Amino acid sequence: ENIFDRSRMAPKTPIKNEPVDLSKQKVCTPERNPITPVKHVDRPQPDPWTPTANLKMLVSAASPDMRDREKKKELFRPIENSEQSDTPDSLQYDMVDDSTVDEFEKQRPSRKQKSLGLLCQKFLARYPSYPLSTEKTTISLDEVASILGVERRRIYDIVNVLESLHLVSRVAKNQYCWHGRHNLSQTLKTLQEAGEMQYGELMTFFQHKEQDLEYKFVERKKETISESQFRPLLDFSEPDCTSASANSRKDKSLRIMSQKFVMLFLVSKTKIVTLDIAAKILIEDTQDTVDHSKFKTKVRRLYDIANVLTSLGLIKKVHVTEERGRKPAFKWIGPVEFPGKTDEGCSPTSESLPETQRGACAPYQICATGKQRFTRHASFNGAQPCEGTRRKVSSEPSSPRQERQDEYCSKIINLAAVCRQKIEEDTGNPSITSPLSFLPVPGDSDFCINPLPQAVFPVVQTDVPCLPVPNGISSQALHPSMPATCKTENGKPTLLPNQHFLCLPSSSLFMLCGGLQENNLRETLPATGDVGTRRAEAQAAIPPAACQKRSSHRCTSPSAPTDDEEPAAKKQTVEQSDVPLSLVVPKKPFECPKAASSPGSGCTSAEHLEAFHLDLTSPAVPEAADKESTKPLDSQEQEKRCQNKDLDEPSPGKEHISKENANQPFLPQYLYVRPTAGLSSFNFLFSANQGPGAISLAASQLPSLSVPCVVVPSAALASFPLVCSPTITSPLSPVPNGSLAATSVSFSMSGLAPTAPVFIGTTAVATPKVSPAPSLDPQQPAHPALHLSPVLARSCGAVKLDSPVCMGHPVTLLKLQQPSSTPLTPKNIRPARHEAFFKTPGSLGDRVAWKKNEGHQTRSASSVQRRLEISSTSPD
DNA sequence: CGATCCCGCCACATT
DNA sequence: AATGTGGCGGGATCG
Repeated sequence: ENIFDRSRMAPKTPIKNEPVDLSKQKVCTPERNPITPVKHVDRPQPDPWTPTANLKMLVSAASPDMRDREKKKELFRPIENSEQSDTPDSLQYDMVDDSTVDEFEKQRPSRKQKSLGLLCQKFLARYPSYPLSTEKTTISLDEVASILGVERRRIYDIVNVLESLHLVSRVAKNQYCWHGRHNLSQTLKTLQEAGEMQYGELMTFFQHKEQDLEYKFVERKKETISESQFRPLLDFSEPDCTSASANSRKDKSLRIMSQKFVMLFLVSKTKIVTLDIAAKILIEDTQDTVDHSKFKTKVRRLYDIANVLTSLGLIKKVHVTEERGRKPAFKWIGPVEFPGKTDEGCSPTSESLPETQRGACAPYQICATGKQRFTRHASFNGAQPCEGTRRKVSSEPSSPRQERQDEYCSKIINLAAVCRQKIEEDTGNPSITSPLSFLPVPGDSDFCINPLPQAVFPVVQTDVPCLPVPNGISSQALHPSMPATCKTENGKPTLLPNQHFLCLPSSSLFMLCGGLQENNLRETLPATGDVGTRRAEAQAAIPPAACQKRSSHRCTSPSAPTDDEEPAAKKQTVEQSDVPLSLVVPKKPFECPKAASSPGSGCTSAEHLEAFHLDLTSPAVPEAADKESTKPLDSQEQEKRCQNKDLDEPSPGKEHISKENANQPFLPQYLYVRPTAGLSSFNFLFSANQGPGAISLAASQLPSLSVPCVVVPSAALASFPLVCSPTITSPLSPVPNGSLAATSVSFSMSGLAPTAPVFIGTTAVATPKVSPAPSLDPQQPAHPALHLSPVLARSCGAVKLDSPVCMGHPVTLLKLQQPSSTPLTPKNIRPARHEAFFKTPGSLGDRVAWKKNEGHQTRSASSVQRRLEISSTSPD
């Protein structure tokens, strides 16, 4: 229809035959616009019509089959093909005339002829892959649509994908600027980096083991989700400063999806990504059930994207045979290694872009129109200096970021769902599936998400330097000085109440912070109880109250708003809420690390924890939830948990785990300093949040722990994952072994046993089986998974891959042999802002148990929380 | 019959 | 209100 229209529009050549085929279309197109050299003029068309083009045309005309073949071929040789399509010149006329003859084409342009991939080729053919800097090419959607004989809608599909790779940028309404591939490598690099952070582990796992996919998937998904949140930031920001401008509305899923999809490839070792996996990873559905339709839709979109990417010569279709059968997949055939340019960020890009673009279209430059965007970018990005906003374009798209946030939330939820599904599917075990459980909530517990410590996730290895830390990190943390400050303050002051953690882009420093959020607290509530429980568990139960009190006293400072005293109650509540421990506590093993660990003070450990909590906790702690109010809840929860624990204890399996995860309020914060320059040989881990006092305490109790800063030889680290928790906690339930001793031991272990992963846990460090079995390789397929104790697990979560060091809070590591355990990977780096989002209680909790037990409540709460806070401001 | 994915409705965003 | 964008999924076509 379009074609006809066009012909009408540009009746130069009465096309008797409709331009049915692509080839024809091409031909026709030229005809119409033949005279209009506008495009040509503007666009430098690098490739002149190829001599073979005519031939091809003829061939195609000859038979549909041939055409198809040609088309297919074209896909692989986009450039050449494109040229054909592009060339609208007189030659084509001739061709057309000739071709006109082909009626068959008209008769029915096969579907293939209309395929997006082909269309994309045509589109690409119109523009030079590497336009001269001097020339700027502006793309008019309407024009292109008419030329190509398609609806504008289709052009959007193409342009959106191209935009995600920065091959084009939107300049104004209906206007895009063609950049070509000059920046492609940078973009890819950026995506790769972002992808590693987000999906690194997942992909790694996948590749390592296909067998375990299920679990892996789950984990990955989780991670993905968590990171997905970030992504947008990354993505948009990354691309260019401007990119931000683009998103609005629903975040433009196609663009984001495209980037994510590409990331998967870049992160994948095999460079092959199956559609279903990609879809699952990319789906962000809240509902588990929904999946089917959603999945279907996602796949459709992926096909759209894949078609464009195929036309770009970045991927090609392949099939992978798995146990389940043959699955469609795509293999990355684009560049794998990227030059270092990327670092530059916007500026480089702009540079790379020829002046031409700058003037008019450089996407990068554009960023500015919306302040919001700009801000956001900055904040999100971590500061990339965009040059700027050189110019606004009239219709430059602006978009509210909020949406994104929502999106993130939804994404998270979706991921959870996905994970759930996946798990269910794979495992067949529904229990685990609870969406919440999977959710990696950014907020509180999220990263730790231990969601399924029990079951599901295998160890996650993260390349990402940043571990997901529980909240609490403040932007300040960024600076090296931070640690000191934190310590000094010991309290919350430094930490932002809301912020969970902050991730710094800087290559050299990474801060991991865990903060408690007020919201979570509630969910976590049980924490108080838990805490108490723990202790109790540890030995007899100590009245929680007592413990709390103590903690409160000591920690008083932490609770900013409250006085030390007054708050006793509040504090407690807060603490409770904050303390993730509570959750953890449930488990017996858990028990009191302190007692064990710190002989002197049973409470000490507790104190430490509290301190953290306090620190983390923001003043904001819900007063409403006084002990009383809270307690009831807590008590209930506690009870549940206790029960669960009890129940669970016996069976380390998934079940027990679920609960614990939920929240961990207190999270130790760490500062990781990469061994960049002079420090190449060492890795430093600093606990940022601990207050001096805390530290001192720790020290007194545990020498090893006391050390605020850990220096690990990078080489050593490389071999094992290192997990450190600031506070020392009791050993996890799972590993009853010398908990206290274990911690210290484990620490030392690192040095001693090269192979064994070392964990230092704030809470008790359990080196469950693991320590004993050094052989594990975290990364290996075998997955020496680290399991976090359910309790701790949530709190910590770090696992690492690339980065030599992983920070974990109170994590217990278990080796996994069982798929059940879930690795927590806190890699995400999220902007402080997001905190609110993350605070989903649901996330905290147990994924597994969740559904069954409290799912409803929790969920509702979580949802609420999610929306609670979205801070508009950017930290930066 | 599953894999692909075209097509275009329609909601939301921007003018 | 008009127009630009683009999510989305029905259902056709391919293999």
